[in-house]
Amino acid sequence: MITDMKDSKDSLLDLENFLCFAIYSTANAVTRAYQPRLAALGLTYPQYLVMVVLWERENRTVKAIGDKLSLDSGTLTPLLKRLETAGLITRRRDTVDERQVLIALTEEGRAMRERAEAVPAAMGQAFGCTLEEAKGLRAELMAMRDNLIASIDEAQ
Amino acid sequence: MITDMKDSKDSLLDLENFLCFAIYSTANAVTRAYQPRLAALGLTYPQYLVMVVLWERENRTVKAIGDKLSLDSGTLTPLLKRLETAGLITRRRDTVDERQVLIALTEEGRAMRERAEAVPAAMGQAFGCTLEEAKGLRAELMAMRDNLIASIDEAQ
DNA sequence: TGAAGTTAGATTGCTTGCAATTTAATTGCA
DNA sequence: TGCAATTAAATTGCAAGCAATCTAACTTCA
Repeated sequence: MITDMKDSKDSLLDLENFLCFAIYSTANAVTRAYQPRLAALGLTYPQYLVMVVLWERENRTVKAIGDKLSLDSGTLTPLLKRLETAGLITRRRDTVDERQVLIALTEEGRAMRERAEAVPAAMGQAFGCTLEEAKGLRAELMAMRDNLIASIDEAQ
Repeated sequence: MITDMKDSKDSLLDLENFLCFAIYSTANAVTRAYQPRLAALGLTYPQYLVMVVLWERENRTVKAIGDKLSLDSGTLTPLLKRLETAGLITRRRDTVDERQVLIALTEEGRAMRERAEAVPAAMGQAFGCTLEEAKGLRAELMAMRDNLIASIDEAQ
Protein backbone atom coordinates (compact mmCIF):
# COMPACT_ATOMS: atom_id res chain seq x y z
CA MET A 1 0.00 0.00 0.00
CA ILE A 2 1.12 3.53 -0.78
CA THR A 3 0.36 4.71 2.74
CA ASP A 4 3.13 2.46 4.02
CA MET A 5 5.57 4.79 2.33
CA LYS A 6 5.10 7.11 5.28
CA ASP A 7 7.25 4.80 7.38
CA SER A 8 10.20 5.38 5.10
CA LYS A 9 10.03 9.01 6.24
CA ASP A 10 10.59 7.78 9.78
CA SER A 11 13.98 9.50 9.85
CA LEU A 12 15.78 10.25 13.07
CA LEU A 13 15.74 13.92 12.14
CA ASP A 14 12.06 14.24 11.31
CA LEU A 15 10.45 17.04 13.31
CA GLU A 16 7.15 15.15 13.21
CA ASN A 17 8.74 12.45 15.38
CA PHE A 18 10.31 14.77 17.92
CA LEU A 19 8.88 14.43 21.39
CA CYS A 20 11.17 17.30 22.40
CA PHE A 21 9.53 19.58 19.82
CA ALA A 22 6.04 18.63 21.00
CA ILE A 23 7.03 19.64 24.54
CA TYR A 24 8.78 22.82 23.39
CA SER A 25 5.98 23.99 21.15
CA THR A 26 3.20 23.13 23.60
CA ALA A 27 5.01 25.10 26.29
CA ASN A 28 5.16 28.13 24.01
CA ALA A 29 1.46 27.73 23.25
CA VAL A 30 0.66 27.51 26.98
CA THR A 31 2.40 30.80 27.66
CA ARG A 32 0.63 32.51 24.78
CA ALA A 33 -2.75 31.09 25.83
CA TYR A 34 -2.39 32.23 29.45
CA GLN A 35 -1.13 35.67 28.49
CA PRO A 36 -4.44 37.53 28.03
CA ARG A 37 -5.91 36.34 31.34
CA LEU A 38 -2.71 36.95 33.28
CA ALA A 39 -2.23 40.36 31.71
CA ALA A 40 -5.54 41.31 33.34
CA LEU A 41 -3.78 40.66 36.67
CA GLY A 42 -0.62 42.40 35.49
CA LEU A 43 1.36 39.14 35.59
CA THR A 44 3.45 37.18 33.12
CA TYR A 45 3.25 33.39 33.14
CA PRO A 46 6.47 32.81 35.15
CA GLN A 47 5.46 35.56 37.58
CA TYR A 48 2.12 33.79 38.02
CA LEU A 49 3.93 30.56 38.91
CA VAL A 50 6.00 32.38 41.53
CA MET A 51 2.83 33.86 43.01
CA VAL A 52 1.20 30.40 43.10
CA VAL A 53 4.20 29.10 45.04
CA LEU A 54 3.91 32.00 47.48
CA TRP A 55 0.16 31.61 47.92
CA GLU A 56 0.86 28.02 48.97
CA ARG A 57 3.34 29.11 51.60
CA GLU A 58 4.60 32.58 52.26
CA ASN A 59 8.04 33.63 53.45
CA ARG A 60 10.09 31.38 51.26
CA THR A 61 13.69 31.93 50.32
CA VAL A 62 14.68 32.56 46.71
CA LYS A 63 16.34 29.15 46.80
CA ALA A 64 13.12 27.44 47.94
CA ILE A 65 11.14 29.09 45.15
CA GLY A 66 13.85 28.08 42.68
CA ASP A 67 13.71 24.47 43.85
CA LYS A 68 9.94 24.39 43.41
CA LEU A 69 10.08 25.86 39.91
CA SER A 70 13.49 24.58 38.76
CA LEU A 71 14.73 28.11 38.17
CA ASP A 72 17.99 29.67 39.30
CA SER A 73 18.74 33.06 40.81
CA GLY A 74 19.74 34.41 37.40
CA THR A 75 16.10 34.09 36.39
CA LEU A 76 14.43 34.68 39.74
CA THR A 77 16.29 37.71 41.06
CA PRO A 78 15.16 40.11 38.31
CA LEU A 79 11.67 38.54 38.21
CA LEU A 80 11.25 38.99 41.97
CA LYS A 81 12.47 42.57 41.72
CA ARG A 82 9.71 43.21 39.19
CA LEU A 83 7.10 41.66 41.50
CA GLU A 84 8.45 43.86 44.28
CA THR A 85 8.20 46.95 42.09
CA ALA A 86 4.63 45.92 41.26
CA GLY A 87 3.89 45.97 44.99
CA LEU A 88 3.01 42.26 45.23
CA ILE A 89 5.91 40.96 47.33
CA THR A 90 8.62 42.10 49.72
CA ARG A 91 12.27 40.99 49.77
CA ARG A 92 14.32 41.07 52.97
CA ARG A 93 17.53 39.46 54.11
CA ASP A 94 17.14 36.69 56.66
CA THR A 95 18.67 38.02 59.87
CA VAL A 96 19.62 34.51 61.02
CA ASP A 97 21.36 33.46 57.78
CA GLU A 98 22.23 36.59 55.89
CA ARG A 99 22.94 34.73 52.68
CA GLN A 100 19.24 34.15 52.26
CA VAL A 101 16.56 36.52 51.05
CA LEU A 102 13.03 35.94 52.29
CA ILE A 103 10.14 36.62 49.96
CA ALA A 104 6.80 37.53 51.49
CA LEU A 105 3.50 38.69 50.05
CA THR A 106 2.15 42.18 50.50
CA GLU A 107 -1.53 42.68 51.27
CA GLU A 108 -2.01 43.40 47.59
CA GLY A 109 -0.20 40.20 46.63
CA ARG A 110 -2.29 38.19 49.06
CA ALA A 111 -5.46 39.80 47.80
CA MET A 112 -4.69 38.84 44.21
CA ARG A 113 -5.12 35.16 45.03
CA GLU A 114 -8.87 35.25 44.75
CA ARG A 115 -8.84 36.73 41.27
CA ALA A 116 -6.11 34.26 40.28
CA GLU A 117 -8.27 31.28 41.19
CA ALA A 118 -10.37 32.01 38.14
CA VAL A 119 -7.41 31.51 35.80
CA PRO A 120 -6.94 27.71 35.90
CA ALA A 121 -10.69 27.24 35.82
CA ALA A 122 -10.97 29.42 32.72
CA MET A 123 -7.98 27.82 31.01
CA GLY A 124 -9.12 24.27 31.66
CA GLN A 125 -11.11 23.86 28.49
CA ALA A 126 -8.46 25.48 26.28
CA PHE A 127 -6.35 22.36 26.81
CA GLY A 128 -9.17 20.34 25.30
CA CYS A 129 -8.77 17.24 27.44
CA THR A 130 -10.54 15.68 30.38
CA LEU A 131 -9.34 16.09 33.95
CA GLU A 132 -8.30 12.43 33.94
CA GLU A 133 -6.20 12.87 30.80
CA ALA A 134 -4.65 15.98 32.26
CA LYS A 135 -3.69 14.15 35.44
CA GLY A 136 -2.12 11.29 33.52
CA LEU A 137 -0.25 13.61 31.21
CA ARG A 138 0.94 15.72 34.11
CA ALA A 139 2.35 12.69 35.89
CA GLU A 140 4.09 11.43 32.75
CA LEU A 141 5.64 14.81 32.08
CA MET A 142 6.84 15.31 35.63
CA ALA A 143 8.49 11.87 35.57
CA MET A 144 10.15 12.77 32.29
CA ARG A 145 11.24 16.12 33.66
CA ASP A 146 12.85 14.37 36.64
CA ASN A 147 14.62 11.96 34.27
CA LEU A 148 15.95 14.82 32.18
CA ILE A 149 17.15 16.72 35.22
CA ALA A 150 18.81 13.55 36.53
CA SER A 151 20.58 13.07 33.20
CA ILE A 152 21.88 16.64 33.42
CA ASP A 153 23.09 16.10 36.99
CA GLU A 154 24.79 12.83 36.03
CA ALA A 155 26.84 14.68 33.47
CA GLN A 156 27.90 17.02 36.32
CA MET B 1 -7.00 6.86 56.38
CA ILE B 2 -4.57 9.66 56.84
CA THR B 3 -3.42 9.46 53.22
CA ASP B 4 -6.88 10.60 52.13
CA MET B 5 -6.06 13.99 53.57
CA LYS B 6 -4.05 14.63 50.44
CA ASP B 7 -7.27 15.16 48.55
CA SER B 8 -8.16 18.12 50.72
CA LYS B 9 -5.05 19.81 49.31
CA ASP B 10 -6.63 19.49 45.85
CA SER B 11 -6.86 23.28 45.55
CA LEU B 12 -7.31 25.00 42.22
CA LEU B 13 -4.08 26.89 42.83
CA ASP B 14 -1.88 23.96 43.79
CA LEU B 15 1.24 23.83 41.64
CA GLU B 16 1.30 20.04 42.04
CA ASN B 17 -1.91 19.86 40.04
CA PHE B 18 -0.84 22.19 37.26
CA LEU B 19 -0.58 20.51 33.88
CA CYS B 20 0.67 23.84 32.54
CA PHE B 21 3.58 23.80 34.98
CA ALA B 22 4.50 20.23 34.05
CA ILE B 23 4.69 21.30 30.40
CA TYR B 24 6.58 24.50 31.19
CA SER B 25 9.11 22.87 33.46
CA THR B 26 9.67 19.85 31.23
CA ALA B 27 10.32 22.18 28.30
CA ASN B 28 12.96 24.03 30.32
CA ALA B 29 14.54 20.70 31.27
CA VAL B 30 14.57 19.60 27.62
CA THR B 31 16.48 22.71 26.58
CA ARG B 32 18.99 22.29 29.40
CA ALA B 33 19.44 18.58 28.65
CA TYR B 34 20.08 19.16 24.93
CA GLN B 35 22.44 22.06 25.54
CA PRO B 36 25.76 20.19 26.01
CA ARG B 37 25.32 18.04 22.89
CA LEU B 38 24.13 20.94 20.75
CA ALA B 39 26.90 23.21 22.02
CA ALA B 40 29.31 20.71 20.48
CA LEU B 41 27.70 21.63 17.14
CA GLY B 42 27.65 25.31 18.01
CA LEU B 43 23.83 25.37 18.08
CA THR B 44 21.19 26.39 20.60
CA TYR B 45 18.04 24.30 20.88
CA PRO B 46 15.81 26.60 18.78
CA GLN B 47 18.59 26.91 16.19
CA TYR B 48 18.73 23.12 16.06
CA LEU B 49 14.99 22.97 15.35
CA VAL B 50 15.40 25.44 12.48
CA MET B 51 18.21 23.33 11.05
CA VAL B 52 16.05 20.19 11.33
CA VAL B 53 13.32 21.95 9.36
CA LEU B 54 15.85 22.95 6.70
CA TRP B 55 17.41 19.50 6.48
CA GLU B 56 13.91 18.22 5.69
CA ARG B 57 13.48 20.68 2.87
CA GLU B 58 15.77 23.45 1.85
CA ASN B 59 14.87 26.84 0.43
CA ARG B 60 12.01 27.64 2.70
CA THR B 61 10.70 31.11 3.41
CA VAL B 62 10.91 32.57 6.90
CA LYS B 63 7.13 32.27 7.01
CA ALA B 64 7.24 28.56 6.18
CA ILE B 65 9.79 27.91 8.91
CA GLY B 66 7.67 29.91 11.32
CA ASP B 67 4.57 27.89 10.45
CA LYS B 68 6.43 24.64 11.08
CA LEU B 69 7.78 25.79 14.45
CA SER B 70 5.00 28.19 15.53
CA LEU B 71 7.45 31.06 15.76
CA ASP B 72 7.09 34.56 14.34
CA SER B 73 9.54 36.78 12.51
CA GLY B 74 10.36 38.61 15.72
CA THR B 75 11.96 35.42 16.96
CA LEU B 76 13.18 34.00 13.67
CA THR B 77 14.78 37.02 11.99
CA PRO B 78 17.55 37.47 14.59
CA LEU B 79 17.98 33.71 15.01
CA LEU B 80 18.41 33.26 11.26
CA LYS B 81 20.87 36.12 11.14
CA ARG B 82 22.95 34.29 13.74
CA LEU B 83 22.82 31.07 11.71
CA GLU B 84 23.91 33.10 8.70
CA THR B 85 26.80 34.62 10.63
CA ALA B 86 27.76 31.09 11.71
CA GLY B 87 27.99 30.16 8.04
CA LEU B 88 25.24 27.54 8.15
CA ILE B 89 22.55 29.21 6.02
CA THR B 90 22.05 31.89 3.42
CA ARG B 91 19.25 34.47 3.29
CA ARG B 92 18.13 36.00 0.00
CA ARG B 93 15.07 37.88 -1.16
CA ASP B 94 12.76 35.91 -3.44
CA THR B 95 12.97 37.63 -6.84
CA VAL B 96 9.41 36.59 -7.71
CA ASP B 97 7.80 37.82 -4.49
CA GLU B 98 10.13 40.31 -2.92
CA ARG B 99 8.31 40.27 0.41
CA GLN B 100 9.71 36.83 1.05
CA VAL B 101 13.16 35.82 2.19
CA LEU B 102 14.40 32.38 1.16
CA ILE B 103 16.55 30.44 3.56
CA ALA B 104 18.97 27.89 2.12
CA LEU B 105 21.71 25.74 3.62
CA THR B 106 25.37 26.33 2.94
CA GLU B 107 27.64 23.33 2.30
CA GLU B 108 28.66 23.59 5.93
CA GLY B 109 25.04 23.63 7.08
CA ARG B 110 24.25 20.61 4.92
CA ALA B 111 27.32 18.78 6.21
CA MET B 112 26.26 19.28 9.82
CA ARG B 113 23.29 16.99 9.34
CA GLU B 114 25.27 13.82 9.78
CA ARG B 115 26.68 14.89 13.12
CA ALA B 116 23.24 16.10 14.18
CA GLU B 117 21.71 12.65 13.61
CA ALA B 118 23.55 11.45 16.70
CA VAL B 119 21.72 13.95 18.92
CA PRO B 120 18.21 12.44 19.09
CA ALA B 121 19.73 8.98 19.40
CA ALA B 122 21.88 10.08 22.33
CA MET B 123 19.05 12.01 24.00
CA GLY B 124 16.56 9.17 23.69
CA GLN B 125 17.36 7.52 26.98
CA ALA B 126 17.53 10.79 28.91
CA PHE B 127 13.73 10.98 28.54
CA GLY B 128 13.50 7.67 30.33
CA CYS B 129 10.55 6.28 28.46
CA THR B 130 9.95 3.72 25.75
CA LEU B 131 9.53 4.65 22.10
CA GLU B 132 5.86 3.71 22.36
CA GLU B 133 5.30 5.97 25.35
CA ALA B 134 7.14 8.77 23.57
CA LYS B 135 4.92 8.42 20.50
CA GLY B 136 1.76 8.48 22.58
CA LEU B 137 2.89 11.44 24.61
CA ARG B 138 3.98 13.29 21.47
CA ALA B 139 0.57 12.84 19.89
CA GLU B 140 -1.27 13.95 23.03
CA LEU B 141 0.89 17.04 23.35
CA MET B 142 0.54 18.04 19.71
CA ALA B 143 -3.24 17.71 19.99
CA MET B 144 -3.16 19.87 23.10
CA ARG B 145 -0.91 22.38 21.40
CA ASP B 146 -3.38 22.65 18.51
CA ASN B 147 -6.24 23.13 20.99
CA LEU B 148 -4.36 25.89 22.78
CA ILE B 149 -3.48 27.64 19.52
CA ALA B 150 -7.11 27.36 18.40
CA SER B 151 -8.26 28.90 21.69
CA ILE B 152 -5.88 31.80 21.11
CA ASP B 153 -7.12 32.29 17.55
CA GLU B 154 -10.76 32.17 18.68
CA ALA B 155 -10.10 35.08 21.00
CA GLN B 156 -8.76 36.96 17.90
C1' DT C 1 40.61 28.92 65.85
C1' DG C 2 40.97 29.58 61.02
C1' DA C 3 41.69 28.28 56.33
C1' DA C 4 39.29 25.69 52.72
C1' DG C 5 35.10 24.50 50.93
C1' DT C 6 30.26 25.32 50.34
C1' DT C 7 26.11 27.94 49.81
C1' DA C 8 22.75 31.94 48.60
C1' DG C 9 21.97 35.50 45.89
C1' DA C 10 23.30 39.04 42.59
C1' DT C 11 25.36 40.27 38.27
C1' DT C 12 26.80 40.01 33.34
C1' DG C 13 26.18 38.69 28.79
C1' DC C 14 23.82 36.31 25.49
C1' DT C 15 19.76 34.04 23.15
C1' DT C 16 15.04 33.28 22.95
C1' DG C 17 9.90 34.52 22.63
C1' DC C 18 6.52 37.64 21.68
C1' DA C 19 3.51 41.95 21.35
C1' DA C 20 3.34 45.93 18.76
C1' DT C 21 4.74 48.56 15.11
C1' DT C 22 6.92 49.69 10.62
C1' DT C 23 8.18 49.10 5.78
C1' DA C 24 7.72 47.31 1.46
C1' DA C 25 5.47 44.31 -1.76
C1' DT C 26 1.48 41.99 -3.43
C1' DT C 27 -3.50 41.15 -3.94
C1' DG C 28 -8.23 42.19 -4.41
C1' DC C 29 -11.82 44.52 -6.02
C1' DA C 30 -14.59 48.68 -7.04
C1' DT D 1 -6.49 51.13 -13.53
C1' DG D 2 -5.85 52.49 -8.79
C1' DC D 3 -6.75 52.47 -4.01
C1' DA D 4 -7.64 49.70 0.15
C1' DA D 5 -6.59 45.54 2.39
C1' DT D 6 -3.45 41.96 3.13
C1' DT D 7 0.96 39.81 3.61
C1' DA D 8 6.16 38.99 4.70
C1' DA D 9 10.02 40.52 7.19
C1' DA D 10 12.25 43.52 9.98
C1' DT D 11 12.45 46.30 14.03
C1' DT D 12 11.73 47.80 18.90
C1' DG D 13 11.17 46.96 23.56
C1' DC D 14 10.62 43.99 27.25
C1' DA D 15 10.71 39.65 30.08
C1' DA D 16 12.36 35.26 30.57
C1' DG D 17 16.12 31.43 30.92
C1' DC D 18 20.60 30.17 31.79
C1' DA D 19 25.85 29.73 31.84
C1' DA D 20 29.49 31.82 34.06
C1' DT D 21 31.21 34.59 37.43
C1' DC D 22 31.32 37.35 41.70
C1' DT D 23 30.53 38.53 46.59
C1' DA D 24 29.36 37.68 51.06
C1' DA D 25 28.08 34.52 54.59
C1' DC D 26 28.08 30.17 56.58
C1' DT D 27 30.22 25.23 57.53
C1' DT D 28 33.60 21.97 58.08
C1' DC D 29 37.21 20.04 60.04
C1' DA D 30 42.17 19.83 60.57
